[in-house]
Amino acid sequence: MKNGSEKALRSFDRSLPMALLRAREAVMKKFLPSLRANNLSSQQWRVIRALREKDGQDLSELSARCFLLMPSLSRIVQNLNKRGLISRSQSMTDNRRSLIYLTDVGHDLFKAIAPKSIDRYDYITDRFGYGKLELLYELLDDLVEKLDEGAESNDRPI
Amino acid sequence: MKNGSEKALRSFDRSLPMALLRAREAVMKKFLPSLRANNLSSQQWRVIRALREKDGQDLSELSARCFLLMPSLSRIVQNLNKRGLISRSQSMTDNRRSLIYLTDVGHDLFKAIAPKSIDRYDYITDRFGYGKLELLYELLDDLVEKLDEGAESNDRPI
DNA sequence: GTTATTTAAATAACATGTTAACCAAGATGA
DNA sequence: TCATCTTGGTTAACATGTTATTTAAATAAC
Repeated sequence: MKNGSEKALRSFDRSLPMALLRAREAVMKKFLPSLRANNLSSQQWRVIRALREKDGQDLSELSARCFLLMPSLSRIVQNLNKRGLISRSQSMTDNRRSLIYLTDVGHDLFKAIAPKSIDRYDYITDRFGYGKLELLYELLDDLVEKLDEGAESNDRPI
Repeated sequence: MKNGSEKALRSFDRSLPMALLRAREAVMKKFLPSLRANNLSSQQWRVIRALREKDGQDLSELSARCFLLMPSLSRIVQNLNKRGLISRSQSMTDNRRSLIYLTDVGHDLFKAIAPKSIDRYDYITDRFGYGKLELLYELLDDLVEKLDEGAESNDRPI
């Protein structure tokens, strides 16, 4: 039992951000080769998955769903477009927006990779345990909720 | 109760990597402004913290501790060196290695920022709860351990 | 209806992530 | 000793993260 009037920093390689980073790394590790084999980054894969779930999203929508900032997403979309995996068309109600669609090639690529992703989940569930995995999800969601809710009224400069 | 002979992918914005990413984002959010106010990135801060705990590490050591790949670390060290926050000197037993030290300026910067980092932990502990935070740490460590241990004998090409 | 404000998206500029190629200093082996 | 291999670190090249700036279209204010 450490009780601290001294208040030192937790050893930094055991800090929460590092723990989350390492966990993410470990989770991705087995899956990344499948992506690289198809010349996809994890971010590009996120965009494709998002479009699979809902075709014809605009960039702002994709940005929120994929947790990518607009400048990154803008480049990613240009890249995927050039490669023929997605197509874009102007919104008819708002000329600023462009809507993104998964092409047939994009769909095929998704179908080729998705099984590997499912395998990864099975593997993780198997090694880690279903119950603990669900508990982890809950804790992570709860953490985000608590922190966000506490920050709501903070960053508003009048 | 979802029982699946169909095996679909978990909605991607609820995937484990995304959950971990979002959690990390939420955790860092309150702290990043303190870093930016001192013109530090989170990675640069990691290096400084690592050196505070053990001065005179070589790059390989720092790379492992800070979870940074060598190319990134190489640039970061050059940057911090140019800014006078760290210094480097040749190892006397191995001319390939350079040892990194925190300068006085670097120490001062650490002392200026560290309290903010401690505040952040207090804040998180307060909002989320001490018990849940410890549980989360345990789960994350356990997850990494289970996945790494399962991958040990895998990526060895003879 | 014209100006001012907001918004969607792109671009700029610089730091980092990532893989591959490179270089020089140590270690190995004949 | 010499050639070879390994290792610590750098550089190259390209994708992404991140903040600030910019453009054009939409909306609001008047």
